[in-house]
Amino acid sequence: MSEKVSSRKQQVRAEDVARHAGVSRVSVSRTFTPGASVSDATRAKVLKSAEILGYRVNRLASSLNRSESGIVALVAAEIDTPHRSAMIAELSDRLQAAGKVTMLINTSGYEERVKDALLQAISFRTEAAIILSGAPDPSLADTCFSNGMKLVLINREEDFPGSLQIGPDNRAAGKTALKALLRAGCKRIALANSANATWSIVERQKGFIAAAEEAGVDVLCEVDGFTSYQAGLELGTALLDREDRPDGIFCTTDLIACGVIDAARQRFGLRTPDDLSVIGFDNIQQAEWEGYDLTTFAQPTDLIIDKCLEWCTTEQPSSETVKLPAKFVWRNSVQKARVPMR
Amino acid sequence: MSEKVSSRKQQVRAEDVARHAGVSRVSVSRTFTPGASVSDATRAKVLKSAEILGYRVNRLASSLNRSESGIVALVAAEIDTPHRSAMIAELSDRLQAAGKVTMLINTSGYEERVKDALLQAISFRTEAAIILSGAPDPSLADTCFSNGMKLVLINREEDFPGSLQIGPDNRAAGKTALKALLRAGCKRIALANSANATWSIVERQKGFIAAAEEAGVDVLCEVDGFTSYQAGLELGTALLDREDRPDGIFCTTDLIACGVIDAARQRFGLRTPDDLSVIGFDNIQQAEWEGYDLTTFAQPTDLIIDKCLEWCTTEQPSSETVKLPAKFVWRNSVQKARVPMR
DNA sequence: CTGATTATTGTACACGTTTGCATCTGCATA
DNA sequence: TATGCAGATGCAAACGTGTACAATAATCAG
Repeated sequence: MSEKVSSRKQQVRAEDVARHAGVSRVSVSRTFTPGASVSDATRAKVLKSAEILGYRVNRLASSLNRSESGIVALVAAEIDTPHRSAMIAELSDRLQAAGKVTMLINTSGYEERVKDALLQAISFRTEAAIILSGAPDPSLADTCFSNGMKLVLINREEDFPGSLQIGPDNRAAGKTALKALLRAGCKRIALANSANATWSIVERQKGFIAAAEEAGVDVLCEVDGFTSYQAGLELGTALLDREDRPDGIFCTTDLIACGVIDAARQRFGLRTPDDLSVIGFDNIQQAEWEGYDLTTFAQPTDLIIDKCLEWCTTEQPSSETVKLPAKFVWRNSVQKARVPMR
Repeated sequence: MSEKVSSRKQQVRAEDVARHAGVSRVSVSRTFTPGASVSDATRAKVLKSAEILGYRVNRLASSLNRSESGIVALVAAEIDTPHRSAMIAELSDRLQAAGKVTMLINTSGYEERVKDALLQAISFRTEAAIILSGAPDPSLADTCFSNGMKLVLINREEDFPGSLQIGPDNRAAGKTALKALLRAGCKRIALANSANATWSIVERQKGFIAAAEEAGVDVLCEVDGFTSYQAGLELGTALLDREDRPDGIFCTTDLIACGVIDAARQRFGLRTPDDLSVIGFDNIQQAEWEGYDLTTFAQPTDLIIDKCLEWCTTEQPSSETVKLPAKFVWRNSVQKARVPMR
């Protein structure tokens, strides 16, 4: 018998429900369209039949003629990094709460991938693309715009008209870090940073150094490796191995800070904050762990996301650059103030 | 003048490209359809015009009549957890490499959310849903199937015909853990587990206990809190505070293990592996950190994903349950063997 | 009971693609 | 030259929705 089963007839369509409920197809559509006019009787019939048949509105088709896909692209590399994963968790949660659907695009690996990511986003008529790492080619950004897509760059500052650029005030945080170390009475101050740092991270370093120059203190800069725990281990080892061993280190990232603290403890037998003061950035989960108890800066994640969502849901948003203050989180990796304030 | 700007005319359509290139609309479609018949001349014209106009095939529309969306849903809670985020990173990467697009659905929070997640996945005619946490209502699973969707449950064992259930062999790992502690010469063996553990985690505990009974040794079970670092801290504190302080602890999760190790070090001045042997599970990044150097089990992530992708891309896959061996990763949180093997 | 008003339903088209079929062109073969 | 054939192109019909507009049924004031 039916030897040629059409492989298409898989899905449950509105028409199937209509037939089953004995109503018109549009009544089905109206039942699932908020604010449409259907009598309670037919709505009830439709809902019942839909339940039985397992019908769900096909949002691909629906998006097609309403030209609103409801999809937002999240473009990120190194998703398994503590700070990044926390950001993605928050973002996806909030997007969902706002009725949006998140499409995750992993751009780890070759750099070309952020381009492919955006092309993919365009193909799916994503309403917006939130870029957590890497920056797109300007011409590609134009293609995004010409397809009615919004662009958000987090922690990245390029000259992108038409996009929202948002992130913490890294420079200010760098300054605060220096002041905190001075106030803790540190005499030999150092900075540990990755040699492959992003723009955002370099800003922290610049803020720190600028504040040091302003205060007239020398700062020892150790810059090497990637932005990782392992790099922190190496950076810490290099710093602590010196003749003039530093007693206060600002690490541009919590991961680096954890590495530095472990280097101090495991390789030199030094403890924070007694022998060494350490400050990080990001406030990752591990910063709270009892083995680190790291004084650090919390990214203003909530505020960033608030702004992000608000911007994405306005009709014709204008280009904007927003810097939000990072919150200084006092824990116990910095010596208690030995120098009075002011 | 044009006071009623149609807010729809945003996108660049195939027709625009066709007009610009002076060819038929279908030629545009064929240019972007692999294996379609177009002359090199027209293809070139089309590609050029598409480039200029910034045209990208609308995959929503394309999915509509090919009934292949290319989208795969990733359903997960607690995305910012080390193991989970690593899994998501790998999965999204591999899916992308396989030409699929990943839709991330965060189900943290109320339990009802996994239901909503699947409904959303159905709405977008997702080709498959990979569920990393929580299990769907069986009737809902049927709705998935009736819409031609595939279901994969990772680390979850329910009776779900029509789905792929895959994960590590947790029981076997539990047994291995016990043997390792015995071989290390531990005399008072304990187990630390969350009170809100998932099925998969409970299996590890069962395997451990079963092996202990078989070997005729007592094991002290401390079960409390959530599956987190903080719980580990509490569990470790409770265990090490006892009169008969254990000298070997199997933690059902690396996060718990890190908490236990920190409790030992920070609160009791005990060190691994000298004073205490600890084994974890998951092989998260922090397990490798020098402050923990944790002996643990690596989830067979690659194999799981291999199987996952293979299963999802076969035409009519049959229900299947797959257990893959977890790899024992020797580091330095367990005393070197004092008892000869065998 | 009639006419006006409103609530509901049906018709037809649009959204942007892909694809089966038919047409057309050019070219080699008989 | 007529025939066959392969490749390129156009036409039209789908895919599953939402919605403007017309048509119908129900309600209500007089």
